Amino acid sequence: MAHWLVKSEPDAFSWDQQVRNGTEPWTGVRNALAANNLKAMRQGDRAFFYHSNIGKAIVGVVEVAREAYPDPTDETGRWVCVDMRAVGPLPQPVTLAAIKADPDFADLALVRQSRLSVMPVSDAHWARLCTLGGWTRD
DNA sequence: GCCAACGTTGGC
DNA sequence: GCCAACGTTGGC
Repeated sequence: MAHWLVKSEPDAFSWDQQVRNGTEPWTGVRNALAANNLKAMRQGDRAFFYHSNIGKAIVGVVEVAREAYPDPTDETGRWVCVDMRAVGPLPQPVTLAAIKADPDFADLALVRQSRLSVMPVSDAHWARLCTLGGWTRD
């Protein structure tokens, strides 16, 4: 099972909204690399939910509920979205500052490509971020 | 609010 | 097809 990290500005769509809605289309990705990552997601894959700009921390875990399909918010029909289901909040949010302070994460896409909104996370990074976040579930 | 990074657009 | 101009993202 692959792991991912997705970003959202809480002003636009927050973790609280994700939890309230349960399952929610992950729309609005308009970047080729990020879109390719969306297309590579498989049902059941887990992703970290990261708050950009405000918070700047990984705050929760979501799961791919539906694989890539045409993004209803895209009138050109060229872009895709997936459905994400809230799994649970991280007991201890992992801040960007903490990630940057840890040399193990130097090659994490979140650090290297700050503008990428959907990115893969290696199994090793996933496990370590789970530890830091106090995430003990599957 | 500023600015670096970087993707996109459009003139040539 | 190149590249300057411009817009957007997101950290600080």
